[in-house]
Amino acid sequence: MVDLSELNDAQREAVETLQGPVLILAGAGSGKTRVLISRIAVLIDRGIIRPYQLLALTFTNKAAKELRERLHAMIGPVAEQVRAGTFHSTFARLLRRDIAALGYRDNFAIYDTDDSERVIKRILEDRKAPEERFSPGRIHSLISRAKNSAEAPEGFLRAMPGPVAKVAADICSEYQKRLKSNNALDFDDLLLAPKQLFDQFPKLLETYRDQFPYILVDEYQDTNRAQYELIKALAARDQNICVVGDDDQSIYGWRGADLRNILEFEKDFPNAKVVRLEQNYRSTPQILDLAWNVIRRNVDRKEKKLWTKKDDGDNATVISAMDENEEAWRIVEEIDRLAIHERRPYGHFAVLYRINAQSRALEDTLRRRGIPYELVGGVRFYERREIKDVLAYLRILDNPDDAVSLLRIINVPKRGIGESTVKQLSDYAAASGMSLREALKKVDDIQALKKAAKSRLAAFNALLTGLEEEAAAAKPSVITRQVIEKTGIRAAWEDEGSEEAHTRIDNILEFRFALEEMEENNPELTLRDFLQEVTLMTEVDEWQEDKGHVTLMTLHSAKGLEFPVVFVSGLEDGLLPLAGREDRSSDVEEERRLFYVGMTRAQDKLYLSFANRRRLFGEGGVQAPSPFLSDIPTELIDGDTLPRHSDISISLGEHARSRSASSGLGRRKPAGDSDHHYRVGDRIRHRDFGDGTVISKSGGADDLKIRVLFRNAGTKTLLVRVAPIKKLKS
DNA sequence: TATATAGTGTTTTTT
DNA sequence: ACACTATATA
Repeated sequence: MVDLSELNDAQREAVETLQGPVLILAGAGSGKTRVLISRIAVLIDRGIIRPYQLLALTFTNKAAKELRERLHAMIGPVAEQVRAGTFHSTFARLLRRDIAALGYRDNFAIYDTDDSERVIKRILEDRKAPEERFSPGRIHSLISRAKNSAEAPEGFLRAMPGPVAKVAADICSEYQKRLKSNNALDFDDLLLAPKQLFDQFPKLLETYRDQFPYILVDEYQDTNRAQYELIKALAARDQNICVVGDDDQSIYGWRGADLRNILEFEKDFPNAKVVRLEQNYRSTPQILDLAWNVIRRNVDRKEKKLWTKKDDGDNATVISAMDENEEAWRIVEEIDRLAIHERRPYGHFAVLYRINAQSRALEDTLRRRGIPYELVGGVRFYERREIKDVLAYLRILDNPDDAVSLLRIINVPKRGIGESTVKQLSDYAAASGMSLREALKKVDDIQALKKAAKSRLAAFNALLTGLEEEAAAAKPSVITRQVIEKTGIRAAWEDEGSEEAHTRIDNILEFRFALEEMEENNPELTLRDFLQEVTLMTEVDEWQEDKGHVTLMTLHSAKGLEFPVVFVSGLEDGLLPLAGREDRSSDVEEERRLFYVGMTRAQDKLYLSFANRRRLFGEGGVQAPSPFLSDIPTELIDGDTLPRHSDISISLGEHARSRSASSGLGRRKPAGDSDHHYRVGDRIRHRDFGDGTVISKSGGADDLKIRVLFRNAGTKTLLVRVAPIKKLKS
């Protein structure tokens, strides 16, 4: 029997509702994971399902691992049979079996964001996109967004405003074509391809419905449309689907997470049982009260209010600093004070911020004080250049059609194969309809190549062929060793000899050791499995709780974690909420949720800090405190007084407003430029019309109009106050 | 083809 | 401020 006596009523209801669709609205700190594992345990214990019939989908490997481990602790080794995994790894595995029907081979490569952007970059180059240069990253994120929308991507993009979307629409079918000829899928395809399979082959869908009659989804508020469609397809027949989420913690909207999925779950599954978990086991009543006073301002949310049996704690403390250095100093001072007076280990503290750039002042201050800290985030291990180089060799061995990987390492380490040589090779490949790898085997036939180029390519070909032979028989770790040594990658870094080069060699070796360790745990590990795992892996596993160091991280990374003492820093208008750039709308409700997520990480003590002036992106802007702060009743906070908004405008005056309009921070809707200093002859840029020159002025003050001659859009009259324009430096 | 310089674009990032 | 990348130059 599974022991449910420690659960509260709502939790027990969530656990005991075993049939039909269930939506568990699990507030922050409400014991969500405990409910999940209890539910699985009951399902198995009562013989309703076999462990392997349950599919549990999470967003991170860490979450899947935690689920499996805690389940193991509760019900023993059968827990290992439960299919718990991330969306991407679960469906990647499915595709390895069944993707042939879509015209891919089972050795398909999985492209990460960087690989995808390389493909797009090449497309742009091939099209010789004229004057306007669009960043591959921008286009990729649009294409990704379109794919996640589960609509026809091209139509989706055509319907979007703005010139970048048009280009993205033009490019996306070519992008898809190239992925296919590389036998590669991007992250989004890992979700879309299964959906296509299910749509085209209903029998296959039935097989999977038989295999997984029970489905469970964690962090449901973060699912995008494509994920939602997949879940729906799988669950439609048996309706045994349990989703857990918190609409108040949805902070990935900018990546396509669709709040509708949770807000309209009851519409999609009409018989759904909704359970609210509102008892919080993490924070003091003061912290919950504060957080509630902020989040309740959101309109798009399901009504709920967290409560706790915990004893009263302290009010939150506001820290108002002159600039980011003073802010950091005051935070660190407070950490030190609590560490001494309350004997708190440094592991109790987390400092959270909106953007990674904010970490610098904090790091400097902590380092000067000699306080151990760990920075979470930044460049991921497997995305480092030297690691990706090694990976590219390994990938080309597993999937010879992977042109992105081949092009990446064709001259790494430097072997004298330059741009023009590569061009001739790829032209030949394109003309004769073969892959780059095949063309490389036929260098002798390529007339255009010079003798020297030919022999270098031939040498590279021989290198690859040697590795391929090795790869056919050897273990992944042995192949990797060969790659590191035989290609000269290691030797090249050693020749460079700099400190940085040493770090890179260390990373490469660490990479190899990690692989060897994986092999020890799983002697059957294939190169393909390894590559897949590495591509779909995150670094979160490496972050260790309570290791006696202060943790620094973004608000996004903090989701799902908890700390006794939390500092939410940088509470300034334009930073939190972060003002989007003029072409991208920022969603204030999502920013508010982000703040909410930050506050609800705190168990005992919460600090809210802001700087009146902050140097960011080279410019020092004067900022007003975050409007979110004025949502908080003053009786709930101690510490520095909060300037009222009227005080701010008096004390900072015009200066503040014009600064915030022209610096990156504080630029807010309406998109109009409040810096009205336009003169005839000034060059400006308009969001839709492009660049132009001011040819006359009329009206004044708030009514100022300018006539602008655009390079490509003729002459327009614009109301400066509202027009989406900005002044270009002359 | 490799290196110096100018130019640029800067959110968040589970996969 | 700073890091990354496209362009010019040897």
